[in-house]
Amino acid sequence: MDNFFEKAWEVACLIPVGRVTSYGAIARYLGAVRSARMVGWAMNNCSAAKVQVPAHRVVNARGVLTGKHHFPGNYVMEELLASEGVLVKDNQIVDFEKVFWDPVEELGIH
DNA sequence: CACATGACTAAAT
DNA sequence: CATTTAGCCATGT
Repeated sequence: MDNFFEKAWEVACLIPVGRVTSYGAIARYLGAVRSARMVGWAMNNCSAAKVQVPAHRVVNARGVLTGKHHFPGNYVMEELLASEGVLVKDNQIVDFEKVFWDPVEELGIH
């Protein structure tokens, strides 16, 4: 249970401020190309993470904030992202391609 | 092993 | 744009 989730959280924590990535990208980096759903699930359990996980920087393949409603509350993804320099419009990240951060590219391919 | 879950993804309707 | 179908996969029962 911890292994996959921890890795997902780990990658999420590596996302630079002002950048975002997708569930699929993280899954791909972890070697589980088709496990985007697990990544999303890991984000769901990010409450169980030992450290804070910037799940708001993780969106779906199109840059859409699919999981915004699953956040603890208080501030929503859009505001968190906006405070980091990532603009969001209608659940859609603006200039997604420009702020997209691919762990495989940035951290290197295993 | 079978079955249910889920913050995914892609394609089709 | 909303909904459906279907593939995919780790985890828990």
